[in-house]
Amino acid sequence: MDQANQTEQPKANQSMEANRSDTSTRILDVAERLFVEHGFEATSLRMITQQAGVNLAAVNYHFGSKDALFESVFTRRLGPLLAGCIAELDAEEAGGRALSIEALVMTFIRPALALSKDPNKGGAMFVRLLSRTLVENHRLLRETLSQQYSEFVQRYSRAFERALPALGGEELAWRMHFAFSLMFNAFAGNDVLKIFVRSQVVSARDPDMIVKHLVPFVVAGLNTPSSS
Amino acid sequence: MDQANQTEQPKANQSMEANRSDTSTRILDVAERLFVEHGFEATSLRMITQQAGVNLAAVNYHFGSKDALFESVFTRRLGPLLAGCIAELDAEEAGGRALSIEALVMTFIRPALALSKDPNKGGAMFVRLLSRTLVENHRLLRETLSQQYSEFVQRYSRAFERALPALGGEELAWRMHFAFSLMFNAFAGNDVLKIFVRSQVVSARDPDMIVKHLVPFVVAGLNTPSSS
DNA sequence: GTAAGTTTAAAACGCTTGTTCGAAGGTCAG
DNA sequence: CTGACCTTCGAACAAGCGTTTTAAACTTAC
Repeated sequence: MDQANQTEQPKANQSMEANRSDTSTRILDVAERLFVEHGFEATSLRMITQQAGVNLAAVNYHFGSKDALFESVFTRRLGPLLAGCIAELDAEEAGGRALSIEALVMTFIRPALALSKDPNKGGAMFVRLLSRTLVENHRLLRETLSQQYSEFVQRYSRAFERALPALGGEELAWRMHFAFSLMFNAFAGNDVLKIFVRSQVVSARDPDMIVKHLVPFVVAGLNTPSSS
Repeated sequence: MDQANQTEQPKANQSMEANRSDTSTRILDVAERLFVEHGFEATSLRMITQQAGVNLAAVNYHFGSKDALFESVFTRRLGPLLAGCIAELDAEEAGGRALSIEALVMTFIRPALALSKDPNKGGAMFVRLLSRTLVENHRLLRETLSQQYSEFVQRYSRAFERALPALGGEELAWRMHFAFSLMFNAFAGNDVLKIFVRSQVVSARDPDMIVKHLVPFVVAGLNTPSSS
């Protein structure tokens, strides 16, 4: 009745990104891109299946529903991303000493950067989808995924406490809020100003350039003396 | 055939925010809120007209189409907001000397803050709508409004150049990008972390609290030495 | 070979969508 | 009152939506 595939990831670059790789993966890849470009509601199953070169009924056969497909698009990448961040934290904290703010920021930057440089562009698409879904405050993120990935926030909350012991809990929460908000939006390529004037930031989609300018800004914001 | 109303703004607080004020305004107010809560595509005209207490056909009669309604929701508030920012810039630059970074940031913060404190909550709704639409990269913002409000970006680009003369053009563009991205998201209340753990930032919706913590962070990021 | 699991095809389901239409009501000038 | 104009109303429109169902073809393993 259902799929249970853990197949390899073959290179697919055919005309309509169809043909190669199995049906489920093709659906996931196309859905990931279309959800970013048009949003969840404005993306129809017929658009997805048509561009993926599969039958309309395939989505409901493999995933059950459009909502479940959306959740599958997320779980495919979010788990590994957050696990990568926690692994970075583990490695940096191995010595037992407190991390510098820059080192702490980099434990998030590195996995996010790796995802953004995914040669199949699927990773970069996902970062944009994540940012978009966060802003849209989707029920999927509030309900299903919030419990699943609370370890991520707990680990970073503790690490920030140790890295910035001079700050109170409330001030720290605000700064984490600002820092992650900025990093998510930067990797998603949400250029607020380019909408008003064209190509304000050249090569804004080069992930290495993002990091080069983003990290000093975030670190400076986090390190500034307490305002209270 | 069409409306041409420039009426006053009566206080409306009836059971379903209907009854008082004219039909167009009621539609705009409800649409503003529903577009924020559910997004453009997921908000149907029937939801809007029902909550506004008007007939379904009223939207197409007064605004022409759903797209035109969305544009009207925007133009009602965006123009005054950006004009307010430019007026602040004019006032601060009156002396002829270069502005401090903090003063420059405050020329944007003050009008945005005033909008967020709109007693009818419509202004706060609009800031969230603006942020959401920026992330969604809506065609309306790319096409219609981008030409209309280019003065805003030009004025701020020049002001930032004068306030941070040590920075190159590219680096400056990045910092403006980060600063505005952060400020837009902060006023929109897009708390990235609250989705993972509940109530991470208490009273996150108090505009004064946002400013108190946001301004030092942004100013520090903008003021940090060049990374190149 | 048989059998099970996948995929395609085509059609239809009930439902919601944005939009349109003509008639009815309201207001105000003449 | 009459006539003109603006506004509202209920009903309907075609189109698209997610989903389900039928059946036939294909692949793969035993």
